[in-house]
Amino acid sequence: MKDDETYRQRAEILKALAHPTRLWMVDRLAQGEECVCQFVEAAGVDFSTISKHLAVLKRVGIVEDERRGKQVFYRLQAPCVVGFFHCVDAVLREETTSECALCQQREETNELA
Amino acid sequence: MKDDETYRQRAEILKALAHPTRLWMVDRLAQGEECVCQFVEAAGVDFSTISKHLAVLKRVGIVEDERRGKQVFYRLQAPCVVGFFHCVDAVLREETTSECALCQQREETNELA
DNA sequence: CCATTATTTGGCTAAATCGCCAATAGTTGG
DNA sequence: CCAACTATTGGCGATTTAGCCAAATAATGG
Repeated sequence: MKDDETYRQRAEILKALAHPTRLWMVDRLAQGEECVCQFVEAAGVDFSTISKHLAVLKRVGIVEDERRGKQVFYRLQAPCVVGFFHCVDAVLREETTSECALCQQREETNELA
Repeated sequence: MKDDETYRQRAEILKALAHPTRLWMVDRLAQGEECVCQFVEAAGVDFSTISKHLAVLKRVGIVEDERRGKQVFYRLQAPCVVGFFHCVDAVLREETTSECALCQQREETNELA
């Protein structure tokens, strides 16, 4: 089942998250919606760059957008992705079994996939 | 804090996971260690391809390897990453708030980053 | 040690990604 | 409708990634 469609789809979502700027944007959106121009100002990069990053996140369903007047506001459609970071950071700190909430949860349910 | 080192490191880990073959390998390793040749046989791709994918996972600390005789065995060093899949699948199914264990957990702790 | 098996590494080309610039499109206010 | 503001899209060069092949490295058994 190596070329299972499921793995391809999961990879799409992880790939969409796997960029520093996009992770930064997700982090900000965890505290509430924000419009494109706010990201541009805070990041100091080109408008088109931010817009494309947001399009990547939108394409896989992590964020959704809403136009209000001239501005387009983005918010998290899948806020659970923020929970990833706990586990990612656990990997970074090499706390790979004890302190990661995900690990604990997994051991409880013993559900592997 | 757009160019924060933390975001760069998190992105490295997610990027390492963001490939169908590597996700498939992590899934297999969740059930126990496996040697390179087992992956090669099951995946039907080149030995060097599998080896390089495993190197990517090893580089960021998701797996570790151990040579035993002629073979090199890999096992999960950060088994918590398997927990990601629950959440990724929740995004895929658009069950973005209610059924994702991560979301529930997050709402409980109210810890966002 | 020599042949065999198991794995990694280097090299190559094709494809994808990134970030900028320029051009285009949607919205609002005069 | 035109000018201004906000955002998206297209396109370009530079960098990265993927997967194959061939060559190099590691371990074992004659």
